[in-house]
Amino acid sequence: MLTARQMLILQVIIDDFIKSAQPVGSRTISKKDNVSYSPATIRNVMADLEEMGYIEKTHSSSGRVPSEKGYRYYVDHLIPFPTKDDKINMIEDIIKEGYFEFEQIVQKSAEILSDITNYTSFILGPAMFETRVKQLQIVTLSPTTAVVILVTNTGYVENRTFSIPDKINASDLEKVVNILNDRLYDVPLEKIPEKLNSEVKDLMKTYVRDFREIYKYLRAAFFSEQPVKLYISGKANILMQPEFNDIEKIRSFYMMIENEEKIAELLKDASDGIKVTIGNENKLDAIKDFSLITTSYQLGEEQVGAIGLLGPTRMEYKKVITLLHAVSNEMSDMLHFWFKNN
Amino acid sequence: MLTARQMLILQVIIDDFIKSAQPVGSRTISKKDNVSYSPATIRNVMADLEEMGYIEKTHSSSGRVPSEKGYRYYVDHLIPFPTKDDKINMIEDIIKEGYFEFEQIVQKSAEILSDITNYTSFILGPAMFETRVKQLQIVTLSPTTAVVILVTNTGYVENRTFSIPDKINASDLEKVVNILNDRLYDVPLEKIPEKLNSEVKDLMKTYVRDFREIYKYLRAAFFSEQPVKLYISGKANILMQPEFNDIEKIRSFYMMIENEEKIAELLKDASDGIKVTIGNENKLDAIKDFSLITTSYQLGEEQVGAIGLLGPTRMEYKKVITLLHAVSNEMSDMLHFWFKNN
DNA sequence: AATTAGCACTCGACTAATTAGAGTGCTAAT
DNA sequence: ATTAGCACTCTAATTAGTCGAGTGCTAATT
Repeated sequence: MLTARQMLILQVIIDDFIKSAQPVGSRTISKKDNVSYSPATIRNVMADLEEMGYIEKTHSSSGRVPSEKGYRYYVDHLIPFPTKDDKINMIEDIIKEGYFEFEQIVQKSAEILSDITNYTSFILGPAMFETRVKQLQIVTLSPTTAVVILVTNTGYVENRTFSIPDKINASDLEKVVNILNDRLYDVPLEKIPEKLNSEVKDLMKTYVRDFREIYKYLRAAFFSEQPVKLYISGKANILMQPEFNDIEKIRSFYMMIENEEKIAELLKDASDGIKVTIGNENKLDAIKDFSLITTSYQLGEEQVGAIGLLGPTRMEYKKVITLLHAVSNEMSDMLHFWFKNN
Repeated sequence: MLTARQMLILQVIIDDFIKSAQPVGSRTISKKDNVSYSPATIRNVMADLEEMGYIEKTHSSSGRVPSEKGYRYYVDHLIPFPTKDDKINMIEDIIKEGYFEFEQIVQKSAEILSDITNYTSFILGPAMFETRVKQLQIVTLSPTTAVVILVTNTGYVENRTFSIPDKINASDLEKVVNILNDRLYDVPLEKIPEKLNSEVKDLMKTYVRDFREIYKYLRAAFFSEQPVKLYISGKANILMQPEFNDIEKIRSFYMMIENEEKIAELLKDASDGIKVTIGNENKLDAIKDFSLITTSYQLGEEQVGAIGLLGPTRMEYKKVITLLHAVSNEMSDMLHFWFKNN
């Protein structure tokens, strides 16, 4: 347990270091308005804090730098918990600008987040667990190509172009569409492969000549694409941080960013409320020098997506946490509003 | 005019520098198999080349480095012109992997280009001057929302979610769809706004109650999105180049890359055949340290898109030019094949 | 006349050596 | 319990010194 004085000093150190990225010395701390101790006293406190592992020296006669344990304490005890109804009306503003579609709104949100914070932002989803097939259609483009279009109740449109197998003719295609619409209507997206494999396959066997080819394409179309999208913004922001003065770090950062699956995985761990993972707390090696702050947004009770901000461990936690909290609320509200009539 | 010997030496210098990124000295050159002069002779030739501006010294006693004029000469006179029918079957391979859609093929092509070359690749388009509306559809998702889907003869599917205005009912929507399909079928994409403004507007006025609202949404849907897309790949490759050891350079590079419009503009200057712009020949300040190689691809006689590769001025021109030439041909062929049945 | 060997010279890259300054820990005074 | 004072430590910046790759020029060689 830390004394009030230790907490104060720790807070001042971290606040200062977040701003300056420079080791903080006793004199600097002593000069702050809310600190009324001499450098010597502060040095004693700092020695204690160091012994407990909250701060570190970069070398034997340097000022102190927060350790990961220090940041953890800071995040857990030294910053105010975001209040329920913080709003920044970000999404409202986006909609006012004339963006009505999920995809665009999410994209814009990511951009704004990264602009405000100067970190890299991720938004995952929304993954619609409630997503069901609304309509299926095949539009032929030419004698040899066609596109199959799937519309869900959430307004998500998936499409895939394919070559029409030689032995299939227009009436066959029509039959296929009819079978699909009949059997897949209102089926949740994740159940499609299963349905395809059982009922649909059997029906096609009965009614469509040479069903194998077309069945193969359908499978490919519905299996391959994973409908949850990841939006990344502010990839270049990290370059502004003074700790990124090392080419090797930059390289590994960009390598990591290009690997969208890994990032999606990180975000899938997000849960209701703000979650802060600092440095080595991160599972992924490539971001062990970073802090990741995530939260989720819901539709009703169900979590459907996640938001994340990645920055240096020396992150503006206070600002970012408040912000993410607000945005998460706004995303949830938007979704709720969107679906309230369904 | 350069003598044969000067050309040889210049070529050797550039070839070596492209590989090593290090200033080339007379001894190094002298050791090459195809060079049979002593270092002293080569030094004389180099002095001449320097006087003529083809090579430079980094300091008074360093080896030589190609100047932009040197690269220009190299590109114009010292590398073989790509032969007509170079093929690498890149796109064929992509299609064999099961990608049939334009968008995917183009995306993949960009990825492969950047993988092979280790530079950053851009592909613009295809801008379908020949793109026509194949089918339009409105699917209602709920009493208050619907999605409008547009399919083109190229397999491009565009969709937009919108809220249904209060006063519009299902039968109105049906009428709208009918009018749209009737009037817009086979209309080139770029003519849609015009058509909407004239015929469609009038018809809607006549047949649909309260057409204004819905007309507004339609306009927004079809105006907003610009259908020419830019695909970028290999953004991190540039970090592998030894000349990018300077954070400032990296920063300005990434700033530039994020500005897609500027890049699209650069690519729009591409023309039939390979075009190489070296260093300061580039209009855009941010890439005055780079070389950009562009080419276009056609559908019939018409240029519909462009391909570009951005790398250091010390680029593997020979390899890249051959490659781009081949890919451009393949893209054109693919488009041609695609449309021959339409 | 063209080529090459020889040599003095230049300059960057690297390695010590030196110094200044910020910051510490400890002791003794308040 | 707090603080002033001071010796000590370590980095960052500067300077000096050395090495070697490479040049330009001159004179010898082919």
